[in-house]
Amino acid sequence: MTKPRATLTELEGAMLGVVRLEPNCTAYRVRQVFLASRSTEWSGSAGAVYPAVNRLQVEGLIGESPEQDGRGTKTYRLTPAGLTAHDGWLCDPDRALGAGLDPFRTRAGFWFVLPPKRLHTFLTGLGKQIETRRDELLRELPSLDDGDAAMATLHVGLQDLRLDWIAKQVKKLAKDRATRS
Amino acid sequence: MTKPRATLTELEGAMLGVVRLEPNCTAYRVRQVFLASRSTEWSGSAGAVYPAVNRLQVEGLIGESPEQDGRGTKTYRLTPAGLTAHDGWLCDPDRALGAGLDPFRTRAGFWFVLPPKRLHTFLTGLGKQIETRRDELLRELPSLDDGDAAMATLHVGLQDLRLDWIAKQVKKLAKDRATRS
DNA sequence: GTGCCCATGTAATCTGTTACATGATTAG
DNA sequence: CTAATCATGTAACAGATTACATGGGCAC
Repeated sequence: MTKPRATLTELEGAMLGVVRLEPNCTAYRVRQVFLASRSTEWSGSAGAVYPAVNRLQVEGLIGESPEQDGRGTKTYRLTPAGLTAHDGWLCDPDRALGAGLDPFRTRAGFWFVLPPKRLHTFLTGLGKQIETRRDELLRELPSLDDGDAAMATLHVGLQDLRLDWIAKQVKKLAKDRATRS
Repeated sequence: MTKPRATLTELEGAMLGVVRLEPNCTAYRVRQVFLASRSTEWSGSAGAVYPAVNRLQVEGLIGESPEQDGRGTKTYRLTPAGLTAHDGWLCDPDRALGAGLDPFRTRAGFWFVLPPKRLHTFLTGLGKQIETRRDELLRELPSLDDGDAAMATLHVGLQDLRLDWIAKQVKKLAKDRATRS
């Protein structure tokens, strides 16, 4: 147990959350959760998870539960320090307020460099795909539990936001074309 | 000029976009744009930008413009290959569709582990801060040009989405408290 | 001439990715 | 027995961060 860091990374915070929700779970189990998560924020790669678990243990935020089965399987739970750290991560307004990284938003700042016709075609096609995804999400929403449902709701909202934005841009493109002629 | 890669990173795409919008700009200028951007997606750190510029040049996506001033200042513009690559990056539906990394959304999946009272306090406080930011953004929106305005609009929409979500959660928390008593 | 901005870069470090390697347990 | 899944890890590599180092030009 070395000195605790000031802040957890997003991955570490999420990992602590998984262990918190499912005490005595293995590192492997944490991986599965990320692997299965439809939001592809992290790949849950072994090369990220195992080193992170070791970091968190060295820093005293998680601890090994007494061994259950005969083989080397290690299961973890949050230590009191880990609980405090995770609460801090959850309730850090500066982090929570951040806009994050949105590939749609990033591109939106540059799309207008494209020729209007091409942009129109692309955006309408993209809109169709977004609708499809949105409906998929909406369909699986009822089967999700608290946490996943909360995230999925925000996910759907994001897709709606993008759809609205696209509709507005497409309308503007149409108007510009009318004006030009 | 080595063989071109299949895909550009988000940072590289954004950098190509900056150079595309402002031909014959310096690497330093690209840094300033990221440094000044209110969305803190990238820090525009020297250790990221200069190596990326070199990568893009080696791969033939940007080229040095003939030197203008006497000193070593290098300015860049997109090559035809760079233009094609950037168009591909802009119009890649798989990338554009991604949910990205949203610290709010990540936390939303875990917030419900907190005691209801603490969660209520935190969410209402967070809501206030989001409103403040939203209004700031809204105020500077009219002064922005095309690309920045497009991004800022999405930014505002994201804050609105979060506010709605928070309002819904807070209402549910109040109802739960009423039910429990 | 002093301090500030323009401009370019490197080094150490951190964290993530893919791909590989290994072995135990269980279901058919 | 054998294939899949559980389980743990490492190695090579990629990309970003901070901090440092350097130097030219310009305003006061």
